[in-house]
Order: sequence, then structure tokens, then C-alpha cells
Amino acid sequence: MKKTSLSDIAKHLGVSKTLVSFVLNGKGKEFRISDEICKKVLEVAKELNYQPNRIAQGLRTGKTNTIGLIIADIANPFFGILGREIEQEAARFGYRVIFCSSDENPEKSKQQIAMLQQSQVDGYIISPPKKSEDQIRSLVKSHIPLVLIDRYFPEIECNHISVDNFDAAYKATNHLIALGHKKIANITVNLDLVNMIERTEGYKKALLDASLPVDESLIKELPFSHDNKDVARAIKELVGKPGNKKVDAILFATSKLGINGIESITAMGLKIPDDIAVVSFDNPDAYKICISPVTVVNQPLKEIGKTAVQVIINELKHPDNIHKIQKITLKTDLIIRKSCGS
Amino acid sequence: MKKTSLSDIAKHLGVSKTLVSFVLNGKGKEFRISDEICKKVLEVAKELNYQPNRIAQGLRTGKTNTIGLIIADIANPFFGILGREIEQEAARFGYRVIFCSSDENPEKSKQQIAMLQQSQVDGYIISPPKKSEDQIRSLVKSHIPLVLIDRYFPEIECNHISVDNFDAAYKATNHLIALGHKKIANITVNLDLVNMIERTEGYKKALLDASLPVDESLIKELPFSHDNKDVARAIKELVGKPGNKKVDAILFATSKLGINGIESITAMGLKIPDDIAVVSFDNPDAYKICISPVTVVNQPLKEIGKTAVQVIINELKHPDNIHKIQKITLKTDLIIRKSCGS
DNA sequence: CAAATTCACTAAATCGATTTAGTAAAAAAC
DNA sequence: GTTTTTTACTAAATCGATTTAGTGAATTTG
Repeated sequence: MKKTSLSDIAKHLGVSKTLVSFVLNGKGKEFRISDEICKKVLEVAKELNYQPNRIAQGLRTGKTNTIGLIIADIANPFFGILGREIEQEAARFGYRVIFCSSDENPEKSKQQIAMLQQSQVDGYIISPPKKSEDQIRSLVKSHIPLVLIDRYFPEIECNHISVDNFDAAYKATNHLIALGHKKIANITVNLDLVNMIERTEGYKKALLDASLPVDESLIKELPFSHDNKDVARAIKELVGKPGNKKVDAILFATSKLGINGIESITAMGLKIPDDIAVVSFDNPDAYKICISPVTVVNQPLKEIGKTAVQVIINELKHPDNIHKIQKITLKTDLIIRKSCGS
Repeated sequence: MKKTSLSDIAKHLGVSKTLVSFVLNGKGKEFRISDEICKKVLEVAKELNYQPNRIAQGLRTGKTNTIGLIIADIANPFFGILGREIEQEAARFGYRVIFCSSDENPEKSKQQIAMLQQSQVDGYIISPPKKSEDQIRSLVKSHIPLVLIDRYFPEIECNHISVDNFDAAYKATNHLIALGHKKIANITVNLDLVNMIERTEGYKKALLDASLPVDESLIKELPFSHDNKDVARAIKELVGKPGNKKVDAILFATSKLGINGIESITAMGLKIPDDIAVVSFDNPDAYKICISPVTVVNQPLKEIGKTAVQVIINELKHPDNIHKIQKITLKTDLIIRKSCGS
């Protein structure tokens, strides 16, 4: 029971496959195929359960209606929500999505980009790892629609959508300061990417503006693939000996850090927010039912995802235009819960 | 700067594209192409940065090296982790994955299956929503490798991989009983699918085996797309008036229910586990840093994902064999934390 | 040394669509 | 009543690979 092709329909009716193609593409009128034949073609197509072969279509037209997505890890709810939104918005326009998790590894992302090129995807949405500048540059040269999300390379002229990380970290740190915290630490991840760098900058600026000292020893950079133990060690170093607290608040730059951090803090017998206050980027479920629900920097993930697809679709819809490069920065909002005290 | 094709390489060297194809597919020896020419072809391919057009390849060979994946929601960490594992295992064998979130909606899954058929995917991994029996049946008839995950339809002969949900719920309920809880509620979701039904059955059996009454009013079935409020209402009904507790423990059949439930319980001023004990299926991060870390039924997501891909690949590798249908049931483990008391 | 075999390659068909160029018959125009 | 235009279609090229069948030259065989 093999699949029905255009020719099958054509043979079935004794007409040419050209005609069938016209009719099924809604161009019956345009190519003045008689209403009678149009109707028959549609009937037979339904009867034989015709499903167009998108591969053949893709070869002929050069369009696959597919978007390639590279993110760090689809199992991470941050990217899960983003991916979901991208999938959904793409589907609205008839596009499918090939998902790739790069693990922030430029070797992997390089391979994945090559794979997506071979698959002839119509556009790319990428959250690029560090040291992937050359990959991105060569994609830009290929003139296939591309948008970077979450982070970008300032030196590369390319569409990107991200949030105002500086502002977000500034607001979060300020919130801690306003509540009387003075010894504020920053636990972050060494991605060497603008998004993380700006978070640290925003944190520092808030301290400076409040005339608080910036103590580099209170800034802990962990590798991307950190686990509980790494975070626990960082926190132990920060907290110091009991009775001689070096730190009274921590800003976590990702929820993965924050969740592990809170686990460690609790395991050490410290109470949030009394012994130590906590703010974190991202807004996972975990923070809602936490020992002390966590105050967070909430990112507009839906908007990032939706906009990314729209930028791609827009370029695909208007291929001739030379497009203005879209550099979109969205605002975050601070959701205040109980983890910073009052 | 358009892409390099086989013919470009052929022209560049003044040979036929047949030859180039042979060499690039590693069949140089087999078709006794001289070593000298082989070397040149490989050189030129690299020089021109040849990337095979997988679409053209797919059209000719009928193989796209693509697996279609349909799950309920990639933003749900349960499916996120599963998806991640599937992506990774598929990549090991040179397969890409098209992700689709069905929202447990059979209309959506129907469309997505049609889309995947048109995309000529080589295999399907599907977590089927209720009322999608006909879709699955017709896929089975198409003889394209297919494996169902998380749930399945007992009446359809088809590969599937899932966990022993009856046993899991039985163990979880038994754990509550062993700790002295007697009035145990079950909050679940009305998917009308074996996986959920078995969970409720396991729960009931544990009560029966302990000579505890099965009170249907303690079993709450919520719609799939529930929110905080739905769960809060269910819990209010279960708890009843203060001082007259109808329930002293709850088994949540999914983590989405559990997270919302714990939020509500806490909002009502009740303490876990003292006022009410809690066990839940699935093991999200949230449960680790919860008010009272949650005892859970942990599913072997990695194994489910990995095995699913292997079943598909195995059928693809041996297309001639009539394959034994694989019905795989994996064991869960109960991770005991603090939410049930002691 | 003619026939058979091996060697090193190539021509052309094919997959299933789209699309350009064209055609025979009918209708309209002059 | 011939020419032009319109109508309602079709043939064939094309996309970029794979693969079958074949070919001329060199080599081996008897």
C-alpha cells in the first residue's frame, strides 16, 4: 500500500500531472482548468488520500518549510518553554522545526549547523555557544534567514533577540540593596557571552550606585556543566565560617544555579531569607513551591520565541528586500516573592 | 555563493557525477575507481565545501534520516528530558528529530502525523493522546517503524515502551500506608489512557490490600489543561473543614498536579507532611527544594527515550525481517524524601 | 592472436513534485 | 472566411542526488 503520488491521480483521471499540480495548489482558476475537472481532481485526491511529498516539493522549489533550532538543552525548562513557543508559532505559518541541543559546545553546534544546512532548512534560530562566532559568520554569509536568541555576538551584524540583562541584574541587585542587604554575592556561569557578562555588569553597577564595594571574591563563575557539588562548593566559600558571615545575599544568574544553590543552602542548615537572601534569573516552577518562594527575574520567553519565528518568516516572505537587521531587546520583570526578606 | 552540488565537483574534475557519488559514498573501492581520482574528488569536495543535499538524497533513496516525535508538550520537563534523550540517541545514528507538541489533543496529533508523513520521516515515536487510536492504527498499517511511549492502546498491536504504572502507584500508596496514613486521596488527570488508569488501579489495590476503604470521592480527576485554581479547588474539596480533616495524604499522578497542589496546600496554611503527606509521580527539580522535599515515583526517562530510538533504528536496519512487536515495560523507583513523614 | 575478462569509468533513468513553453480546438474579431 | 485570441489543457525540463546498465580500452587467457 504505497503512497499516492501526483501521477497516480493524473493516471486515474487520464489527465496530465501538470493539471493535477495546478489544481491541488489552488491555481485552477489562474490556469483556467475547468471547474468540472477541478472538482474531480480534488475528489480523487481525497479518495486516494493523497499526501504531497514535501521532500520532492522541497527539491524542486528549494523550500523545505523547515526551521532549524539550536539551543543549549531542550531538557532545561528555560529552553523547553522557548522551544515550545517556537514550535507553535512556526506551525501557525506551516513550518516544522528540527530541534538540536548543543550543550553550549561549539563542536556540537558546528555539526548541527552542517546537518541543518544539508537538510536545506529555510531558516535558523540559534542560541549560539561561545566560540561559535565563525559558524555564525559563515551562516550570515549564506544569506539564509537567521536569528540569534538569548545571546549574540556584538561584533557580528545579525538579527538577534534578547533581554536587557544589564537592566535585569541591576534591578534585581537593587532590590536586595533596598531591603538592606550589603554583602551581595553573584553566582554565574562562565559562558563568556554577552548575556552573562551583562548580568554581572548590572550587578556591579547597582553596587557602585549604592556606594557598596565590588568584591571580586564574591563573584563565582562556574562552568556550564556544573552539578550540585560545584554550586555547593561555591556557596561554602561564599558563606565562610558560621558566625562570621561573609555574605548576606546571592544573585543567581540562572535557575539551574539557583535550584542547586538553594538545595545547598538548605542542606547547610541556613534559612532563606533570614540567614541569606536569594534572587535568581528565570522563573521555573520550582521557585513557586520553594522553602521560601524565590524572587526572580522573569524573562518574556513566549515573546522571544514568537518574535524569533516572525523575524524568520518575514525574511522568507520578502526575499528580495534587503532586510534591516533586527536587534531586539526585551524587558524583564522582577517577580517579588519571599526569598529576599522584607 | 550558492551551494556546491555533485555536478559541480564532477565538472570541476571533468569526470561523471556517478563517479563522484561513488567516491563520496565510500564506494570507490567497490566500483574500482582509481586511488588517484578518489583522492582528487575528496580534495575538491573539501575545497568547495561540498554538503550533500539530503533532500535530493531523500527523494532518490526514500530515506530521510529523520524521526518524527509527538509528545504532549516539550515545555513540560518530563517530555523535555525524554525529548532530549531521543534527540541524542537519534543523533548517534545520524538521525534528526522533528518535534511536535500535541497538547494531548487528537486533532493536533492527527495534523502532526499527516505533516510527518508528508515529510517522509523514517520512523515515529509517539506519546498518543486519547482518541487517537485510529491515527495509530493507520500508521501501523503503513509499515513505517513506530513506537509508542509513556502510554499505548492495549487493543493495538504496536511497539510500545512504558513503565509499570500499576506497580509504581501501588508502591507509592503502600509507602503512605506504611507510614500510618489512612485517608489517602488520589489526584489524577482524565487522560483516559492506560498509564493513568493503571496508576489509579495500583492506588486502589494498595488500599484494598491494606483493608482500607476505597472512597471514590477521594479520587479527583482533573482535565489535562488544568491550572492552579482547578487543583486548589480539588484540594479544598478533599481537605474539607479545618479540624475535620477528610484526608491525611495525597498521591499526585503527575508533577504538574503535584507542583500546583503543593502550592495550594501551602497557601492554605497546611504543613507537609504534618498536616498532609504527599507523594507524586515524576521527579522535577522543584521537588528537591520544596518546602518539604517530595517523595516521588521516578521514571527511567533516559532509558525510555534511548530504547525508543533503538527500536526504530533496529527496524530500519533490518527492513526485511518481520519484526517481533516490542512491548517493553520498565520499572520505576520510589525516591523517599520528607513529604510523607516518618 | 582472437576471445574473454578486467578495469575504470559514463550515460541515462529515477525519485515526485513544479513550472515554462507550447499546442490543438473553439470562439471572437475583422 | 481567414486571422487572432482565448480556452483548456500537456510535454518536457528541472531540482540533486543514486543506481543500473553499459562502454571502450587494457589486460589476461587459451
